[in-house]
Amino acid sequence: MTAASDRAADELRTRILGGEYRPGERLGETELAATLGVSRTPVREALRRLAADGLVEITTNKGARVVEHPHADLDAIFAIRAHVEGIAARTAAERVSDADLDRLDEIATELTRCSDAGLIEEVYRLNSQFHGLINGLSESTVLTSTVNQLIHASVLFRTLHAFDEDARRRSCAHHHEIVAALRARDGAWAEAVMHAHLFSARASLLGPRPRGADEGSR
Amino acid sequence: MTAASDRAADELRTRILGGEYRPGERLGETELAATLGVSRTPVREALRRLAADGLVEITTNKGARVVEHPHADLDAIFAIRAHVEGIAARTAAERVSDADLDRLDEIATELTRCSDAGLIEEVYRLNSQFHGLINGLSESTVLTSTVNQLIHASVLFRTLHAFDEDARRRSCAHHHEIVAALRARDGAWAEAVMHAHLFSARASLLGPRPRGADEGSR
DNA sequence: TCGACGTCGAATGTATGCAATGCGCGAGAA
DNA sequence: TTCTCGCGCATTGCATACATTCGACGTCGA
Repeated sequence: MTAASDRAADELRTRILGGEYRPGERLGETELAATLGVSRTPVREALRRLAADGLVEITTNKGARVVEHPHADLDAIFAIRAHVEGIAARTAAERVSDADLDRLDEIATELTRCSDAGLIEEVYRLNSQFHGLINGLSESTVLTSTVNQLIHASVLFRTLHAFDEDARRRSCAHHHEIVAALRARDGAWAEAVMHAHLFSARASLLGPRPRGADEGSR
Repeated sequence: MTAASDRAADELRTRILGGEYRPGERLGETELAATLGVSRTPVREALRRLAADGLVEITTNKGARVVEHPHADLDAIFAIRAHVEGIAARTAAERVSDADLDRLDEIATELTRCSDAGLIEEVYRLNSQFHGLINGLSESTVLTSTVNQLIHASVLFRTLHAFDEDARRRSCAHHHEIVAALRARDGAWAEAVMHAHLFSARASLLGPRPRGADEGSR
């Protein structure tokens, strides 16, 4: 939002996703304010925003804690992400501008480079940008915030670290292919690749699918 | 969140949904604070929350405005809801207890009664309970919170008011059929009805689908 | 010794004061 | 007359002070 509030939110997000604050850990407003060098007000705003993104849980008069996912199933998260981001990709194909395409191309290329170099943090950042850009094209506040929530939830499990070499290369290839599909203004293609992209990621993280796990869901 | 903040958020939500504040209208913090009888702080929090729900748009140093074209979202929202709640219904079929079933039956019956009597507010409440109960059975925090957000977002545009007589009856019938499917422990059936339930609602609200609108999404 | 109640402390929620940014209006020049 | 520059006002963002609530510790009683 504003300088202080934004910085606080970004900083906290980074720390939570980076594992600096562990799931279930208490986040005191006063303490955070001191740490971040701002007053409690922007800290509060930042915490509310992170709560909206599903990163922390706020209980009245009890404060904020890093969200715990005791029975969060990555399985469902990726199924939903595939569906939602697939829709986003499809609609994006109709609205994407040439400038957007060039930007996406840049990101995909840079992403491949960083991925090859093993720069995990950079990969995470660029990956967020890539998906965020596409999701943003849908121009739907609800949709983008939904996806953000899901993405954060999955990132909390440090998904990217678990990728093996094949999956890593596939992921990079998918990004480029998505750009190609968008450049061709081919919504169905873009959606299909996005599905593959996320199902591939899920498979890498969770191993083989149990029989009939997705039965009836597509 | 807290008393004042909650009251402010609820009040603003009601007013926006009720059309008291028109799309694009500016919402000044000071003015709202005076109107609601609280200070600016809880008003600010309420506005941020509504922004997270997609009801208002906040621009830094420029304030909050009621969102302009919410209906653009409804299409995507219902598509996602159908998918996610379909999954929830399917998994619920495996886990639902007899007590849950009886409770769902009660709600569905009461829902039909209130719907026939035209008690819109009650219908809202019971409908939320019904879907919430089913979604809760999935025991996935991420899933339920995602859906809650979407439900929230779709409720807001006074969706139910727009239902015609046929659609209203179909909706009631769907609820009962979902209970029947769950009682039969038939996940595929439950999922299918839930899809129909939400697609029917969407159709009632948005009219005929444009050609190929859902192409490739199932 | 165990349990319950009361008080104290810390942290959140709310209100208000101060600073900074954006916007509109008006005056002056071309 | 119109465009531009600049100043003043209003509103938002941040900081701080006050109120309220929750939890913990200690004491008293059974």
